[in-house]
Amino acid sequence: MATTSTQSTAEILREKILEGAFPPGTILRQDALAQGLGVSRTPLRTALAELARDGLVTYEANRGYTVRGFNVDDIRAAFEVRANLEGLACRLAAPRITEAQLDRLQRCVSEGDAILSKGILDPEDLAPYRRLNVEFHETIIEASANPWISDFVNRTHNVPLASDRVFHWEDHAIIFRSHNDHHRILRALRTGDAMRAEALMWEHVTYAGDVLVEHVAPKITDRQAPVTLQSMDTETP
Amino acid sequence: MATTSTQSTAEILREKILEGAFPPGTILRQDALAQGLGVSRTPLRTALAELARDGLVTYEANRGYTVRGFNVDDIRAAFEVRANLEGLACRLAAPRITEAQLDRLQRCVSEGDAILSKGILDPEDLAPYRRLNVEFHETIIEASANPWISDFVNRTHNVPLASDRVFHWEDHAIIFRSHNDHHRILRALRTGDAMRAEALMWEHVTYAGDVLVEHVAPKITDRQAPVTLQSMDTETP
DNA sequence: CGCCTCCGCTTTGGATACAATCTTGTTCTA
DNA sequence: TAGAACAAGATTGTATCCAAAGCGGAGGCG
Repeated sequence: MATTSTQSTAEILREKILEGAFPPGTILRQDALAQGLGVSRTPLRTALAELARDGLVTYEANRGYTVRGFNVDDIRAAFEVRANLEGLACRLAAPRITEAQLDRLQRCVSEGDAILSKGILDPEDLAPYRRLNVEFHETIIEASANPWISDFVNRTHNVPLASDRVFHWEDHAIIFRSHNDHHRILRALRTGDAMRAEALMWEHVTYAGDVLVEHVAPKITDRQAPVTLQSMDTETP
Repeated sequence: MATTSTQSTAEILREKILEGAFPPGTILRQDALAQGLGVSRTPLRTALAELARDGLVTYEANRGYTVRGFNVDDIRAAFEVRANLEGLACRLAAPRITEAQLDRLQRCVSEGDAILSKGILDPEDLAPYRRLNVEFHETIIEASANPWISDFVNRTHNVPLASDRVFHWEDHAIIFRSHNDHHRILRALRTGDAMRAEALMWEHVTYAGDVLVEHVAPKITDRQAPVTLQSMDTETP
């Protein structure tokens, strides 16, 4: 593999933090962490600097890195921005989207239809549907031909519990409605109706944020107390 | 000072790249660079990792960091996003902006009036006016109470020749019109007219992007050829 | 009794040394 | 002569070592 030790530790740490393995406020002891990850402190430190730039950890000179805590308002704010950015992506994409990209969107929508047609949402169908969902959104952003949108929306996923990694929609009705949004967005893009595509996408993302905040709120409020911990359950493979 | 060597080299490098000291495509030889900056390779490397995360340099494993080139489309795209984000900031700020923040905006506008009332733009007034301009925009973003907007707009400044550091408006008419936008935006915010504030800000930023692209376009097109260079004119203070 | 200082320990930051990878120029072969 | 293989040098990536800055507790002083 052409990947360096720094990159892999950054990725592992990012995953761990995003899935909530470290309580917010945890101060990351470099020696222990490095040992746990099986690397030296040097690559760990540059990885941490990167995560700090992404806002996942905070840094204080000579005092190290601590896991950042997010509250509900941060998540709400993230979706506020995301709704606007993805709406903008739709507006920009509408006049310039290619046939190939439309085909890809169509495929996402059709395969989603197939999954949802069962009437219930099989737990094992969740991962595939999630993938389709991600591809749908990413394709539109790609079609907008604005690399900044892509970058910023991705950063917006750098929030524990709020990324696409976790899917909080057990409710079939909600997911069905959301999928229906995709149908309409695709049609608007196909007909070049930029404004309609933007409005649909804005509501689509805004509502997803509402649902997520509702689901996630009770889990967060009590995790704000700063905790000091440096242990890790690393199963080195 | 409580700043570490890594932070200062990151800042210095960021400045140098933003002001165009390194032609795009320049391969940043770590040993030479570190020596030029008077630090070892360790802090330099973490600084570079940070800049890579900001998109100022690109990284390839085992092949080092190279200065990224931006073309006119990248700049245009940045302003597209910025116009929307700052517009959003206005929309969010309108209903919740505080009296203190309105006062700050008023002060920016009034002091700007004083500077521009001369009828011509003194070169030595340019820096102060630039500062007022930055404060005006930052205050509104702060008033939006959405930290993501602040972060993303700042990232949007990470483009050589396109940040607020350089002011390309020699034209008094343009700067005067832009300042007049500030007047109107402030009034809209004061009266809680979110939509109007958003529309004004959108046009304000979009036009600034147009002007900048026009000024900067000829300087960029010919700098795209990848150059290999590692020398630095460092005057260590 | 409370606060302040000092000293040792812990932890982080930076420099150097070493390993791994890439680059380049040369030589050998088809 | 073109191209591939190889080897030496250069360059990056990682580990280790040392310095400097925080932290905490013991002891002294008001």
